[in-house]
This record gives sequence, structure tokens and C-alpha cells, in this order.
Amino acid sequence: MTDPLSLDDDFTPRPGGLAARARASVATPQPYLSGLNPEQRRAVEATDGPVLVLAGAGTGKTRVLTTRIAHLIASGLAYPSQILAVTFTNKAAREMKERIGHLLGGVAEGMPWLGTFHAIGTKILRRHAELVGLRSDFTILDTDDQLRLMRQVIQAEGIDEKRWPARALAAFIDGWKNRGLTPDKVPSGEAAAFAAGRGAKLYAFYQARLKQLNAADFGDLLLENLRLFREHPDVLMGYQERFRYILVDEYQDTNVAQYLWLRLLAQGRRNVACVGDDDQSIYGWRGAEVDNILRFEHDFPGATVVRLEQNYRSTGHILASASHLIAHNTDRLGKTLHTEDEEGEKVTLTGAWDSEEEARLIGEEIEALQAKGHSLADIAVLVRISAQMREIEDRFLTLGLPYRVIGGPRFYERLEIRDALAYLRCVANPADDLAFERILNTPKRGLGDATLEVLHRFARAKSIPLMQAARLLVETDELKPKPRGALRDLSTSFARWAAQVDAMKHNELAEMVLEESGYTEMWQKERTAESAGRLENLKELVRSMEEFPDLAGFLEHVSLVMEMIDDDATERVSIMTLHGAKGLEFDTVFLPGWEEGLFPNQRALDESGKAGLEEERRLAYVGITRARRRAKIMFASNRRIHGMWQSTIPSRFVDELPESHVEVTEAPASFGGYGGSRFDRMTPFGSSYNTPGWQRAQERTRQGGGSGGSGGGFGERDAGSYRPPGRKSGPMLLEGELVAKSTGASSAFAQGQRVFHIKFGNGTVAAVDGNKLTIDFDKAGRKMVLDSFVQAA
DNA sequence: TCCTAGCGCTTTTTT
DNA sequence: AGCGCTAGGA
Repeated sequence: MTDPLSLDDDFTPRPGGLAARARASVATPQPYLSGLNPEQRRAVEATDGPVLVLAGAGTGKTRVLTTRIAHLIASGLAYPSQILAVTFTNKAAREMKERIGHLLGGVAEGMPWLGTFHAIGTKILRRHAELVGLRSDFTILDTDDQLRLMRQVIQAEGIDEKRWPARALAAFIDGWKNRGLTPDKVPSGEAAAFAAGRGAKLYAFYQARLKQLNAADFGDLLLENLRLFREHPDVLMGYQERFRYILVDEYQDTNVAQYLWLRLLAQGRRNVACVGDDDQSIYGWRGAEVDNILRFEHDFPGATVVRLEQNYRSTGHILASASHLIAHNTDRLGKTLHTEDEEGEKVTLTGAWDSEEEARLIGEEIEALQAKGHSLADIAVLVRISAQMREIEDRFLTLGLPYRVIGGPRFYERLEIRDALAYLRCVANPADDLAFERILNTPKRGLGDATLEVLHRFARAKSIPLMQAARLLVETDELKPKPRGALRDLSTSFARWAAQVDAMKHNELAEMVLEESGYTEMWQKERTAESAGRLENLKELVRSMEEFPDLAGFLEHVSLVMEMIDDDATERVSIMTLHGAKGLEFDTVFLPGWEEGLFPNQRALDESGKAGLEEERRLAYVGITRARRRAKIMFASNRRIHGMWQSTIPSRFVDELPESHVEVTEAPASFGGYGGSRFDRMTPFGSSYNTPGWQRAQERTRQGGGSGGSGGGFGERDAGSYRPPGRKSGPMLLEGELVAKSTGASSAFAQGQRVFHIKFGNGTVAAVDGNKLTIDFDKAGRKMVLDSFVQAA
């Protein structure tokens, strides 16, 4: 990367020359600007008015954002405290803070308004909580609490929970909040969709309960901000004044509420810079509005639009493949990425017989890379759905290949951690009913549903929190002696712990609470491998509390930052979903499971049609563009879905890859899934293929297994023996077409014909579509299969 | 109040 | 297949 403006110190500019003028325009040296390409530099220096930066994958998006902030500060346009910079994830926020720190030498700590939408929303809300009916120490509820609360609301309304599950209500309310809708604004049509028209009413009740509990859920962190800004223009104006510059990361992922929030704040000075990539919008299903980015120029007239198209991450073949694929989408602004990098290795495409073999191939390739000195940390396996991970993990476990699953169950979501946190929440905030309810009978103290019911009634009658109700209730004779004693113990314990909040160090207090409540003991008694792990987690929890000033600070961190930083330094292969991979990059990326139904995901197609397909395609684009040097796409012909083996056909995305940038490699023992009878051409006779299954297969082929190419018998898999050592998978292009393409030629099979399939047994052909057969199997039911998989019965 | 067998559901996920 | 929730019995 050369920059015309980064001058050598020895170089003396010719008076009046370009360099001299450039230098003159830059009053102070700005070393942070050097190394930016012209577009990046434009995005950084366009400080006045709205700016939209369309940043393709790997084009230096974060660099532009951080440099822009550094530039604003260094050139005196704003103090760090006058810059609002929002991201979606804590990780992105952390990274940005670090990088700004590097650029400016440690002032990142002075960026109080750099954070996630939710963190900043919380900060603002705490300052003005009383204006929206909360106290400044309000609790932030997680999904679990939310659900429990909604269940209560549904029950209180006498609605059948079977027909109208809390989950569904949660989804509705979430959706409404994502769109910035308060209960009174919910369109009547939608409100009617839940519980026969009572949707909006339930939403209103739920909101009222939140206020009673002095709590906010994630959606509220933004929604209540909107309400605050709308009802109190003076407050809004204060923030408009303060935030001279606003920067937004991943703008394509913003939902309506976030958009409205930004618009309100940006209305003042209009210095808003949004960075995003419409081609990487993959969160439509959770309310993200690609429209926000597509509409930016309309919303902010006179906006400067900068396209970053120079890719610094991937090789030519990888970039070309990704670009060709994404070009099949129609709803996009359109960018043409280019790279100065070499062409590199072609993207590989490999078909496997089934998902087990697919996992095995991945394992083998990784071991081969490892043998060549590649670091496992530079390798990732990206899957469409988490369920795909299991087989891959199993394989890695067998091989002893260290791996790390990213985005799995998170630390703060573990059962024992939530329980422990519930205890701490009760200590910190005795009015936290949801937390109290959670631990009332954990560990078992004989305080079951019956007691809880009494407690609830008592609390409701007196309009007091459960904790207080418990304290009063034990003085009455409403409870039987046994539960009364247990409840008294618990109640006095909490009083004792609460009295220690200011006296003790919070982590020591936590340890004491977990000990005295019998919670630790509960797991100690279990003595299983699992319980040992849980105890370990509890220790880790207490340890991690040290980093925070007090209990309240710790609890806030937990609710907003649902992650723990993993400091394990072992090099590992990363396994994660495609969604989880956004923003990351690896030298080598494996992309298994490119099959119709799985990817593109059938459900996405069913629920969202063309928009769903395009989002799936963007996901594929995100997947490929994570790779720096090697992208390896794979598909299997059989996959276990919900425990049942299913025949699958290759993803349409496979057809959409550009042939000239892709190399089709053969999976040695997988036959089938390919359009023609490649067996005749490909068989490496005289090689070390000599397993019984192989020989039987050869026999059958010689006997003439039908012109569709008989795959029968090739599924024989005696693990380990069929993989000929040392034989390299060779390229395989069939008549210039990628293997998975439908041949268009009609199949040798006819409707009504009896056929045999290695995995599904006998069946009858129900329909023929080119080389795709729909077969009603006697045992396995109806499946769609490529004809190369079956033979005449 | 607790335990367990059986039932139904199953994309993606942040905060 | 596997998990979480619920209902029904001990």
C-alpha cells in the first residue's frame, strides 16, 4: 500500500508542488493518516455532515473508524467525550478502544461514549431513569428472566399457556421493541396475532411489571431511550449538543429502534458517519433492516458516500469466488472488490458421501496443514447451524485435534452461574423478585410451589417485594411449621448478607453467600464430573469479581457483557457458525454443509422467500470472505437431520461459484452426488483401492449398473482402511461444469420404477426431474435423490 | 414436594 | 438423536 501523502523526511517538496500543498494543508503531522488508501482517507477526512462508508469485506472498515476518531481528536474537532461511537458487540467496542489507544497513545480510556448500543443506552437511561418510571439502579433482565416474567403475565391473564407460549409472546414483544413500538403503538393487526387480540394488552402488562420490578429488558435499553428523548426534548437536546460526532459500526445490522435512536441524536449536528456493508447483512431475522443502509442517502441528504473496495485480506481466487456468488443477489448497492494480492490457491469444492466423511476429511486436511507448519489458530470451520458442530467435534476429539467452539453456551448463561448471580442480585437488590424466585428452592429447602403461591399472594396484597413479604410472612401462621422455618432461615440469611455489602469485599461476600446458602454444598454432594466443572465455574465467577469495584458494578457488567474473556493460549482450530464468524478472518476456512435445505436453510426459504434466500447467500459470502489464503467448501450426500439420515443434494450456491476460480477435488471414497457416471473416468484402477466394499462396487459397475451411474455399494465405509495413503485428491471438472450442476439430461429412471438406494433401501420413483429423483422409499419415506445414488432394483 | 417418564420440538444470536 | 419441559405418580 503506497500513499502519495506519506513523505519521507528527507524529501524536500518542490515549492508549490502537490506534495508541498498536501503538507501545507496538514498543519500538524498526522502519522495516523499514513498508510490509508485514498478512499479510506476520504472516509476519515470527510468530517462535516453525514457520511456513509460502504466497506466491503476486508477493506479496512475498523481501520477507517478508528482512524476517523483519532483524526477528530487529534485535529481538535472534538474532545473524546464529545464523540459517540456505537458498535453491536462488546468485542467490537473493545477492539476499537484498543486500536484508538494505539493510534493516539493511550487516550482511549477517555472515550466514555464508545460502546455497544445497549451499553450506551443503559448509561443514558441511568442518568434519567426517573423520567421514564425507573430508578437509576434498575436491574437489567436477561432472556431467562424475561421469559419467566412473561409466563407470569400470561398466567395472571388466565390465558392457556399451551396455546400461547411465553416464548411466542417474547418473540412478538421483542419484535415490537426492535421496531421502536411501545404498547400503544402496536398495529392492531399484529396485536391480534397473539392470544386472540390480547397481544398489546399483555405487552402493556409486561411493561408495567417491569416498572414495578424496577427492571428493564434489553429492548427497553433502547426503547426507553426513545421515549425519554421524545418526551423530554431538553434531555435530547443536551445529548445532541454533546455529541459533535457520531460513528456507527456495522450499520447494515441496525434495527428500526436503533435507527430512530441514531436519527434523534444525529439531528442536531448531522455529523454522523455510518460504516457498513449491505452484502454482509445477515441479521434480518432478528430485526435488522438492510433498508437502513440502502436508504441512508435519502435519510441524510447530501451525504458523502465512500466505497471501500480494495480488499486487503484475501487472495484473488477467494475474492473472485465470493464476488461472483454475491452478484446473484439483486437487492444490493453493489461493490466491486479488488485485491492486489496474488491469485493464490483456488477455492476447493469437495463432495463427501455423508457428514461423517465430511468431518473426517476436514480432520485430515487440518492434520496435513498442521504437518506443513500451519498454526491451528489460523484455521476455522464455519457451519450453518450449531447442530453441524457435533460431528466435527467428535472427529476432532478422536484425532486429538485441539479445537474451540466459539459462541457456544456462554459463561453467564450456565445454570450454576445464573443461580449464583441470582443470590448476588438478591443481596444487591432485595426487590429483585425474579432472582428471589429463582433461588427460593435452590438448593432444595422444601419451599415448593405451594409456598411460593402463598408468598406471591401475600406480596401482591401488600404491594411489596417477595423478600419483604417473606420476612413478614414468617411472623404469621399462614405457613406450615416446616416451610415457615425454612423461609425464616433464608430471610434472615439475606438480611445478614445485605448488611455486609458495604463492609466486606464483594468477592469475599459472594463466596460467603454461596457457602452459607448451601449452594456450593449442593454441587459438592453430587460428585460427578459435571458438578466438579460447575464448582470450578463458581470459583471462576468469584475470581472474576475482583476486577470490578463493587457488587453493583459487577452485576452491570454481567448483564451487558455476557461473555468472559478466554485467556487460554493453546492454539486451537475454531469451530463456529457463519453468523459467529462475521468480522473474523483466518488463513484457512472450511465451509462444510453446502447442501440444499441446510444451506440455504429451508426454514429461511419458507419463512422469508427471496429475501431469505438472499440473506442466506450473504451468509455464504461472509463465509468465503473470512478466508485469507484457503477456502474449502464441502457438501455431503447424506446427512443426519433430527436423528434421521437424509439424502441431500448440493447447494444452489455451489452452482453459483465461478468455475475458473474453483477446483473440484475428489473425496476418495465418496461416490454419488455427482451428475454423471464419473466412476468410469475416475476410477484409479491399479491403485490401492482394495477394500471389500470397493471391490464389490467395481463388480457391480462392470455388470453395468445403469446409465445413470451406479453408486450402489460405495457407501461401504470401513473407517480408516479405504483412504489410500499418499494419494492426492485430484481435480475433477466434468465437461466444464461444476459437479453439482444438474445435467439437464433426463434420467434413465422412470416414474413408478423400483429402485435401490444404499442408505434408504428399496423404493419407488415418484417423480423425475432431470437427474433428480423423488423416491418413496419403503422404509425411509419420500426423499429427493440424485439418480447416481440409486440403481434399478 | 420431588422424581421421572414421556412428549414435542429442533436456524442463525447480541445485548 | 437429544434436550427441555410438563404432567402425573410416589
